[in-house]
Amino acid sequence: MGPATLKDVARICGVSIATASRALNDKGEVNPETRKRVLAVAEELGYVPNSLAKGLWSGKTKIVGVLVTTIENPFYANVVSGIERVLSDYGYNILLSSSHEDPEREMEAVRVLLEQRVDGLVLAPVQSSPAVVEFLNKNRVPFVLVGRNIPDVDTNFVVCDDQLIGQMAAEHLIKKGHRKILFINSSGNHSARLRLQGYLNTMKKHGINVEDQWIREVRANETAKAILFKALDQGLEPTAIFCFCDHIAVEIVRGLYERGLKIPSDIAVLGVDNLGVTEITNPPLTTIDTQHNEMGMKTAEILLKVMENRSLDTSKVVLTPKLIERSSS
Amino acid sequence: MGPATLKDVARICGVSIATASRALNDKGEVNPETRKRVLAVAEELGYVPNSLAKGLWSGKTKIVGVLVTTIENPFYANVVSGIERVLSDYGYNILLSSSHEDPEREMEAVRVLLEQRVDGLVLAPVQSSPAVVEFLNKNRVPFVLVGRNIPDVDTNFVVCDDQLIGQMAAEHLIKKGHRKILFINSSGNHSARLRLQGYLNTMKKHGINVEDQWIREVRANETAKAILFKALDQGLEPTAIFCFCDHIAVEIVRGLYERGLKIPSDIAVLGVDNLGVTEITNPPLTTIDTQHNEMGMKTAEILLKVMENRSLDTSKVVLTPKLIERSSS
DNA sequence: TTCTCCTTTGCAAACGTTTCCGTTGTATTA
DNA sequence: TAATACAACGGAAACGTTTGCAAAGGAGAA
Repeated sequence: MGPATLKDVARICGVSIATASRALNDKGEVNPETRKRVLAVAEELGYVPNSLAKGLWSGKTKIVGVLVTTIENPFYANVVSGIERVLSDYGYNILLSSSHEDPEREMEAVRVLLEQRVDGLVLAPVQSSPAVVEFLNKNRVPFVLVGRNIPDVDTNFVVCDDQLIGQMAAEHLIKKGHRKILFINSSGNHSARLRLQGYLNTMKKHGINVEDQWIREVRANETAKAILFKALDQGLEPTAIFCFCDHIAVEIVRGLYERGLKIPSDIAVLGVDNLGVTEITNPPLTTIDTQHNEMGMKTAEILLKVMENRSLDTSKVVLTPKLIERSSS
Repeated sequence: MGPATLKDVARICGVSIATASRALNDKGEVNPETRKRVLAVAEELGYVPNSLAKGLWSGKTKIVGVLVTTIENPFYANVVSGIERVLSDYGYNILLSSSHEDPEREMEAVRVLLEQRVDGLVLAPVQSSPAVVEFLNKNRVPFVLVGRNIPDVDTNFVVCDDQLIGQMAAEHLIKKGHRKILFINSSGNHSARLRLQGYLNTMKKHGINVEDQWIREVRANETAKAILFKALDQGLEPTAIFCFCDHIAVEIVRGLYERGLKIPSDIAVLGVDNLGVTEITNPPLTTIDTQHNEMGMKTAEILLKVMENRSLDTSKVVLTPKLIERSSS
């Protein structure tokens, strides 16, 4: 015998289910005396309304799915926290899922979230294939992309200006006198592509030719450190390393220590995100802030608007990154 | 008109709902031909089964609630990640909630999770009041406490040996020659109490008297840095600071920088948890590893056992902490 | 032919809500 | 007294599934 139901409450009170429901929800006409009695019995029985039944009836679950690559990445942890802060004020719950940078797991996760009939979805898409987005559009689920965008698709998204990040990184390192820069990029997502593009454009503008071997990509199931070592072992001697994100930068810093290289005297390191950790690394890490706090909250706000208004015009928010200069460069 | 339902599939196939259901779930006898037709139509319609209806019928939602203080704390992010890794293999989803160290929000969150009819619950309890645990027991929800325990209550939990942590911290710092040690503890949870107890016992065993002013507690809505400053401004001159967790230690390190104090020459810092960041802080942080990776996974395993077997004996897992000596002490 | 058995299918109840609509009972007004 | 109005409540359908039970139909055996 499971938890108490509305029927139990009604039976004990000697009223109908309908009346009990009205009493508990304070809707419709119901005698104050009866209402008090129903509330008392519900309390005594430890009655907890069943959201499944409510959701089946109303078509609303008050749940939003949040699908990121992994919550272990503090960037996403912060984004999720921002989302949660805003959504919980509106009575929404968060169903968390991870893609681990794997398109198949992503698609499967989305399917499962739809089975749970989430009211909306926040997605940090794995790759720029529009398949997932099409799927979501077809199923008419309100959703917002966060952190990463998908090119040539008209959707809601909140991102940081990736091209500008690449540009800022190049300009900063060039200004510091670097020419032999190793770019350890992510792979398979549009952000990575845009940052690379902004980076290469700016390098070219300054007359610096970048050969392919100076651009490396971290794929799923690879560690950034392994990639660094491979590059060094191939004879590359960079004076600076531009990392796709702080998460990677931190790994690179460890790797450089292991190889006995000093930062920034032997080699400079530049990250992206401005995670809390970068302030206290050794040395404190120069990085480009991607406004992840604001990103999560903005995302939630847009999702709320879409879920409630079903507004038809898409919201595209591009936050402006900010260089935080510390001593690693 | 919402998403396609089983009725739609059945109607188009010209079969009954029952048959369609059996075909899709591969249960019961159904003609291979019919089955193929049903699958085809379902695919074409983009049919997504409704978990709400399924859950209402079966009493199982395949959702577990996870309630931590905040996902921004990398300790919990790692624990949640471990939980997710194990549970997702068994088809469970995670409904994430945050208490922000507030007992009322915690109770409210638990109530909401029960409304969603989670199959089980993982809880990092805010304070040692047994109210929440009693509530959960009364509602017969399978649950496991993680990271923190509640004294004198017979429940499943996975924690690290807190008293031993306090003891190890004291012994380590004493061995390094410290006598004037500031302990910046957490407050309101049993872990904090146990660590303090282990710490004080060990100090006493070494003949060191610890006055009250050398023990400080970080309460909700207070920053560790503010507490540090207050202590210093009151004239305390510690040679070492023992922090409840790395999260706090990191803040303390920042605070010490601001005050121009050098680590470890002026003052030593000791944290707890062994978060990834501690390896690359300046200086790398000495810390006590609380096995958070294993903690999450172990928690999930126990919860699975409780949810499926309804085993009656409680599992109490106490992981052994491990001192990681780096250069901050 | 008739009986039995087996495969395939459909009907309907059940899960726990919410709300529309109709019914009852009482008080107010003409 | 009779008509009306309104407050309070109950019945029942609906949301989308799953499954026990029974019925239909055909094949094989006596």
